[in-house]
Amino acid sequence: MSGAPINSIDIVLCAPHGRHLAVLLVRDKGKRAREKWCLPWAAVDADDILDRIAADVARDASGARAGWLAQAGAFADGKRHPGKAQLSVAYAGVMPYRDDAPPKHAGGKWFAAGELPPVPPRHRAMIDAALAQLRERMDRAPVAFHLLGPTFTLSELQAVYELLLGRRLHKASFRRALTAAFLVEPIDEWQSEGRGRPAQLFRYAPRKRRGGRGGVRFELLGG
Amino acid sequence: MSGAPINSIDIVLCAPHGRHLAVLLVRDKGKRAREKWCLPWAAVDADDILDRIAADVARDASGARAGWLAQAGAFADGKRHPGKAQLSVAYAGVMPYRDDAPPKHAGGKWFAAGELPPVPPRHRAMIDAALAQLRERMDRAPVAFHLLGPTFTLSELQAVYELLLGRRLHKASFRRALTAAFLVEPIDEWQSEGRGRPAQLFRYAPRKRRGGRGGVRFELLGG
DNA sequence: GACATTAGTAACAGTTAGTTACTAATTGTC
DNA sequence: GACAATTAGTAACTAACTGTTACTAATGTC
Repeated sequence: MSGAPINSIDIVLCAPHGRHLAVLLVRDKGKRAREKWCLPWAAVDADDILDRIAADVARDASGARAGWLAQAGAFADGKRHPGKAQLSVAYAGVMPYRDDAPPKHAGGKWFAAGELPPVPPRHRAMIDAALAQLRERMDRAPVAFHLLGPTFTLSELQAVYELLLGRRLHKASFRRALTAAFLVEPIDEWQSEGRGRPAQLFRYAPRKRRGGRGGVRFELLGG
Repeated sequence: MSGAPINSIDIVLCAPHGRHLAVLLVRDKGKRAREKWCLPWAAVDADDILDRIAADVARDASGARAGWLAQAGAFADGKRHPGKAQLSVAYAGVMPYRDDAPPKHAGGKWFAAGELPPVPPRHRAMIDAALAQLRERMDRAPVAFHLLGPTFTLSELQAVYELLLGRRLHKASFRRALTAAFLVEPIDEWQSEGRGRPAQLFRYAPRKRRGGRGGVRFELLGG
């Protein structure tokens, strides 16, 4: 690394864990690092394709492929970056939680989003932007489905929505809307959580819909 | 300008014009430019605040302040950029259309979004991303209102929504939803378009809303 | 077997959106 | 001035959707 300014790609990788969203952090290897942890990141070389770097960094740090990955913003103010990058592009990514990931050699660890250790200031801003991005885009991109494994119960799916939205949802309304959207299909397996009636497993299988409603949603605007 | 790689901020500035969205382009001053026109852009210096550069570039090129401006993505693949930037951050911006803008000295010109002249490839990708961004965010950010002047008729507002959404809306439904959202308030002026009954003018005046609906919108997901 | 617990559904009521049809106010034409 | 044409705006009906309550179903625990 010379003194020439570099650019970076930084990944905010999220997975559901219990009642929280977890974010993947790795050890900050910088010698003068004030913070022990930081986001996984990589320098950008000329002509790199950003989306591919992001996918590679996410896989190397977590040991698995991110099911969904999208840009969450570019950052260039004076806030400190562990690699002294001039310009940093943040990506938000999601994947199911697995106990055996991240692999040992990567040195990464999942932290609950609400209880993160100190990270470099620019990374702090990126995490906030990425989490906001997940919440904003979950109704246009299959964010929630990629936070779960290939099969899941409807209660698990509802819990993920509640996690991202930050509020409780009504069971009957949730399922009715889900059915109307033709997004999932049941498979012939049931999963028992120990107590209570076993839940049927579903798979994410979006089907062509009849054209959506014609109206406009002003509700999300305001103030 | 040395040989060191630079980064750029590039602006996709939009305004409504007739039945189309117009995009602001400027002359490409590069000597070997294959295309005559390109997006307004500027190089990023260390520690610049991206949002401020974007606002400055937009104002310099158009002669007015953009009412709404947001990042639309970062681009770094091999696609050619007029300033040979390694990494480029695109911003989408909107403003009302004015015949006297852009000012002569800026050398800019509005082009209908569907009939753009050739632009450098990276700028082409940015324009597509920015227009998609406007459509996606218009229900969460007051994009439509900033495409109009401070006062407007409801028919004008509906026309902007139809322009961005690319489909016709029903007058009664549109107004009912708008009223329920407490986003505009009438002022005591009427505007005559030459033919027909004069329309009352309104002003964008969002008021605190009762908390929005509790449900989930699956409709926008899908295949 | 009684009970707690979780999954899933039925059915009602209140609200919202799509549509049709109407009234209101202006300009242009004869 | 009567009348058509044109654009603004509203009323009212219908269909669809949402929120809610209450129920049934299947399992483990005591």
